[in-house]
Amino acid sequence: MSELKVLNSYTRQKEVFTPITAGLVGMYVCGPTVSGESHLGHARPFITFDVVYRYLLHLGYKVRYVRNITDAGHFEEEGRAAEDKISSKAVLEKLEPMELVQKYTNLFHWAMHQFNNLDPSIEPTATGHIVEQIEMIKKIMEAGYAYEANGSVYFDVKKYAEHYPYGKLSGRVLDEQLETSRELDGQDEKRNKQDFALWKAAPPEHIMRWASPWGEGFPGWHIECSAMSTKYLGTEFDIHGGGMDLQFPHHESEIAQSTICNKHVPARYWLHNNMITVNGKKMGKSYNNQIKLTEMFAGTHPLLEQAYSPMTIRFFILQTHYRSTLDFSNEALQAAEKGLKRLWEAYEHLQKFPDNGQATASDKELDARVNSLIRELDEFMNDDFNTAKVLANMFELVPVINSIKDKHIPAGSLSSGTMTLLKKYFRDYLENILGLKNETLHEDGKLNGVLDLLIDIRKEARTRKDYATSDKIRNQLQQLGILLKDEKDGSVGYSFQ
RNA sequence: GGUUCCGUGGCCGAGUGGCUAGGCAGAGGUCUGCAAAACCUUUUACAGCAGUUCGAAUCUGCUCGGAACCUCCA
Repeated sequence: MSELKVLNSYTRQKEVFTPITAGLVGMYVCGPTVSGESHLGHARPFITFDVVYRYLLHLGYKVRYVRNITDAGHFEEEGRAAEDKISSKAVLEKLEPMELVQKYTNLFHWAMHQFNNLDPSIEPTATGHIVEQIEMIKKIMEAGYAYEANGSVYFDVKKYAEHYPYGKLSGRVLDEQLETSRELDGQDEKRNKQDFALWKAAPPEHIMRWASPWGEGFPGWHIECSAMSTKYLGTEFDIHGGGMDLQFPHHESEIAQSTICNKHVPARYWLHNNMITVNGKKMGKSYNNQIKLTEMFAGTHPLLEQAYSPMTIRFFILQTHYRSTLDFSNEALQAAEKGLKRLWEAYEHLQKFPDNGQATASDKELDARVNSLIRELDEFMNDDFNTAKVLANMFELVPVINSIKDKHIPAGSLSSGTMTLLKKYFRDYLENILGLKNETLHEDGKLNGVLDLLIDIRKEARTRKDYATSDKIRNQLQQLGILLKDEKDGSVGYSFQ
C-alpha cells in the first residue's frame, strides 16, 4: 500500500506524512467562534478534518485531536439589550456572556453530531486558558517581540520579520510597500500597521474581561490557539488544520508567536480547506449570503428549495476535494441527495449478500476489476484525502452490486474472497472513514408489522388482479413517504423517504 | 493596487502530457399488470489566441472572465 501524502500549505508541496512520534499523531484544528450560529460554510472544515481524523484512526494511528472553542473577545447578541441599569431585574436582563457562549456551543455540538462528526479528544476553550495565554504573552515580551501600549500588548511583526520568515505560510512578504502604506491615525497604538494584538485592554462597557499584568482586558484572537495547542500537543505537533481564510493573518500569527515562545513553527503539516461559495462568492458575513445549518436542515431559507439532511450535506462536501471551492446550489445538493441514496441502498443490499462459497470467481475479468476498484480506494485517500475519487470508484461498484442483487449476474461471478473484501471496504469507507450513516428510522417494530400486513394484503390483491386495491395501498403509502418496491423475485421491499 | 488561485459537457465536480472519471439531469431499451427502483446503451467538454511537443484539458506566454487573502472570517 502507498504512503499517505498531504499537501502542506507551509511548503506548498505534497509530502509523505511522517508523524513526529511513530504511531502517534497530534492534530489541532481551529474551532468555531461561538458568538453566533454556524452556517453551511462552517460545516466544511469540521467535516473535512473529521474525515482526516477518521482516516488516521483507520490507518492505526493513535490520534489526539484538539479543536478549540473561541469564546473570548467581542460578544453581543442581536436583539438583546446589553444592560439595563434602571431595571430591578438587571441581573437577569443583562447580557451574560457565558450564557451566550453556552447557547451557541450547545448548538454547535448539536450540529456536529448531526453530521456524525466524531468528538475531538480535547475541546479547550479560550476563556479556560487565560492564564496560559498571559504566560505566553509574557514570554514574548521578555524575548523583546511585543510591546505594551495603554494596557494592550502588540506583537512586533516588523522586528520578527527581520529575523524570521514572516509570511512564509501565506506567501506574502513584508516589503516596503506595506511599510509606506501604513497610515498612522493618531489613535493607533500600534507601532506598525501589521502588528497584531496579543492582549486588548477592555473599555469600560466591555463585558468580558480578565485581570492581567497590563490591566483588565481580554486576549487577542491568535494567542489562544498557540497557547492551547502548545499545552495539549507540545511545542511541535503534526497537523494544524483550518479554513484557507485563516491562513492569514491567523495562522501566520500563530507561527510567529510559537516561534518566539517555543523556537519552533508549531506544526509540521498545515492543511487548509477551501471555501463554500454562493454564486461564486464566499459564504460569509460580509456578503450576507450565509445559510445557517438549522436553516439547511429545515429548508427555511429563501435560497433553499427544500430541506437538506445532514448526511446529504456531508456527502455533498465529500464529493469534491477539500482544497477546491465548492459552489452551493439546489441542483447540486439535490444531485448529492439522490446519489447518496443510490450508493447507500447498494451498500445495504451488499451487506445482506450471503457468502457465495465460490473459491474462484466465475467471471475472472469482473472479479479483477472489482478488486482493482477496491484497492484504488486506499490510493486515493493516501493522495491528500481525495474523497471525490473514492466516491467515484464506489459508484462504479454500485451496478455490480445491484446486478448481483437482481440476479442479472450470478453471485458466483465474484469469488468469496472478493465479496468479503467488497463488503469490508464498503463498510470501512462509507461508515468509518467517510463517516456516513443511515438517516432513516425504521426501528419501529410495530410499524414494520403493519407494513408487512399491508404488503401481504396487496400481494393477495395482485394475485386476484385487483390492481385498484394494490395501487391504492402503494400510492397512499408513497404519500406517507413509504416507498414499496416490487422485487424481481416476487418479494416486496420498502424504504422510508 | 499587492499576493495567490481558478475557468472542464444542461448542472455539480475529478483529472495535470497519450488511457471511459463519477454523480445528477436528458434520450432509447430491458424488466414490470402499471409504476418506482434496478440493469444495459447513449448525446453534449476542457474560456480564447499563440507556442513547446510525435502528441496538451494537462506545460509556456498573452488576452478575457471569476474568486480568495491583504480587516472579523471556516
